[in-house]
Amino acid sequence: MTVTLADVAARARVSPATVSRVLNGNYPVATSTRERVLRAVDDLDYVLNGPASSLAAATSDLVGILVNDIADPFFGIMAGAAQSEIGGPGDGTGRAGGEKLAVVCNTGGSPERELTYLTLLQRQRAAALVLTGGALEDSAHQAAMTAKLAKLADAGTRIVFCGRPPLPDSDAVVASLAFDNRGGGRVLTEHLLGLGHRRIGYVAGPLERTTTRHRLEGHREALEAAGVHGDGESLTVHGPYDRGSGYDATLELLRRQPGVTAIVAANDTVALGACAAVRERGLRIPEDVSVAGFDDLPFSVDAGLTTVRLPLFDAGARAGRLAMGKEEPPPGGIATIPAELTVRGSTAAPRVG
Amino acid sequence: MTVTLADVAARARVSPATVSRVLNGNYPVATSTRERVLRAVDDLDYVLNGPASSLAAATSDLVGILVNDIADPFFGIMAGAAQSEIGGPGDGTGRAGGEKLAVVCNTGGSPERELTYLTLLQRQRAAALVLTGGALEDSAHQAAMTAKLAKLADAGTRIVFCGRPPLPDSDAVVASLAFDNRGGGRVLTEHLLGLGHRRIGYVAGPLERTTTRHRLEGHREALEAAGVHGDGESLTVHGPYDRGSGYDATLELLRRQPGVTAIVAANDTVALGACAAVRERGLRIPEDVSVAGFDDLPFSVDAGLTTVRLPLFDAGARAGRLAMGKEEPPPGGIATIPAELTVRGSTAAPRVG
DNA sequence: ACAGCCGTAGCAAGCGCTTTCTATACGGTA
DNA sequence: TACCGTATAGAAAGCGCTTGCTACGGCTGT
Repeated sequence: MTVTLADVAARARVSPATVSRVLNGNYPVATSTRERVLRAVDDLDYVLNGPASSLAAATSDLVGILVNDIADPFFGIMAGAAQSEIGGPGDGTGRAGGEKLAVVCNTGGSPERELTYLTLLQRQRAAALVLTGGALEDSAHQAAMTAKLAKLADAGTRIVFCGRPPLPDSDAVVASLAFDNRGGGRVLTEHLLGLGHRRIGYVAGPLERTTTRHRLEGHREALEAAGVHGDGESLTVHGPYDRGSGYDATLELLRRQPGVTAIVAANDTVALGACAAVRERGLRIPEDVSVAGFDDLPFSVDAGLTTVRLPLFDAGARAGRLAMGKEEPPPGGIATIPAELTVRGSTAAPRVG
Repeated sequence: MTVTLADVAARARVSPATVSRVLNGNYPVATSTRERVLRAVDDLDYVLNGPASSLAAATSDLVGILVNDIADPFFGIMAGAAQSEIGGPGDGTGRAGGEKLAVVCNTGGSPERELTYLTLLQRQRAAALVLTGGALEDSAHQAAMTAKLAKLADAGTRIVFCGRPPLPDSDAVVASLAFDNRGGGRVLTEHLLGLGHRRIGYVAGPLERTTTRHRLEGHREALEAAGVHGDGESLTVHGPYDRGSGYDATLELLRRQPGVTAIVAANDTVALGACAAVRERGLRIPEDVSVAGFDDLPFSVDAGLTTVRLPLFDAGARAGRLAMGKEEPPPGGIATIPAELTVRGSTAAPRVG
């Protein structure tokens, strides 16, 4: 059978309580005793029983990281950064103490999955929780989330948002790090306007996401400030945050309005699809059509994509530290993370005429 | 305080045992009783205490997925596919039964982290485990892994390898899905040779990884079969699996051997860096230099990269099913997953002269 | 010299659930 | 009517750990 605390205690000739204390390091134990215990642990290859420990201590060392799409580097980068701060393996502290198990859960963008994962993590009595990605603008779901998060917070789970707008009327969330999607959207379109573009197509993300809305609002703000009025909605197409969507939407845009001189995509992945569509129509980038993205994922530099840089790694790492209580939350628990215009070769002045 | 099983039992006027049985659905309970219990559960917003349950039942609903780099879509795609099969949220089965918590752990390619995560998962009494990515060719680490995995298997954890060569002399692993990296490497180089290339640079991955070695061996096999002998090692440069490495190594290769007409990269990400370096040297792709990658990640189609396609999603999904026991392991527990040459615009015949 | 402390270690009571074994009720059969 | 099998529910014994409290020996202070 598996080795238990009692076995270790017997071998070290101490009581189980003492072994527990040595392992947790939260109670004075004489050095000689400690060494004896540690030797026994090694000899027997003892591994603590997590469930038993969590049950007795009413806490667990599980930390959840929720992401919309684990195959998307946008989330992968944040999750990886958060996970590295949360520690667990490789946090340098060695065996004792804060060995958290940072786990990432993939919601696939589905609200139900998000809630179910929350329940699962609640069931595991997770010590902390990092939620990444924009929120869904659906009041029923929002309410459900608020209630769920309140319960988790009640049970002692530290909750941090990363790249997600703060939850209104809730003190369950320790800190919210929100990207300045609106500001980023604005400067990007201002850049295009500055180059002389007037007919700008927009390939937006899914309708009901805050990220989508904020980026789009920034775009529209810039247009209005410049006195440019698009043909209502006809220059905007919505779709999921993936390459295929960028491709399809761009083809559609080009069909509707052959005169567009620039295409702004909801994010870099979508922009890649847009580039493909533009090229397939025999148009050159940026001579005939400028294309811009958002996020500045690693591959964007290779695509020469003009985009808006989001400090994903730093934000993820900070979220991780906040979740672990290693860093003070920003005033009011809310921080807005600036987005920075990054100009590359995919945008240029439109052809005259 | 939090709601416990006993509270639910009291409200439903049954014993705790009955509530447990309703929740687990593994024992006959009269319909009327069941309904009463479920109503009480709803009324009280009861959430099972995972640790307590795992302790008593000596099993847990945690399933671990280990990846080298969560920010790399190569792993993200596999992990996402596995996670979707493992279920947890959204597996359609509703609340009862197999609600597993599939969690992905990021080792960052570090052997120590890999082992520590294994211990952490062992501590949690994980129900299953999927290990992705190539193995490290270090006998000490291999031995440690074998021992650890044996212990996990002993404790009832189902272990599956995905994109990882089988562990010799071990029956701890239920199934190993290995990519045909050697075959893929071979056909890729054969493609280049067929186009007429003779001076082919190779930007390899880290030395001590099986994936690196197998791909490189395939490459060398093709060269030898064609009677092409490179200048020993001078056309091969090793580096990590990232873009920067591809960039640096390619610059180095171009310096060493200005006559190279083609560059094969360890994977698509590295290839992207290679492309950047080639272009920066004022050379065109594929006119002056052909570039090829490996994996066929989603962005590769946009980069027009000739590469070797690996069915990452399918492999991940299959690994997930195997971990859940939803699918029979292949004969001998080992399956080799074919790699398919995918020709795009980044390779062409070398210029004559 | 004695009371009071400090530093350690052990005792034992749970933590909230699962599960074996036992009890009861009911219906059919002899 | 007596008996037994079947279906359903409860009692209670843990699962392996943590931790409040107690115990005990050696020191210090008066």
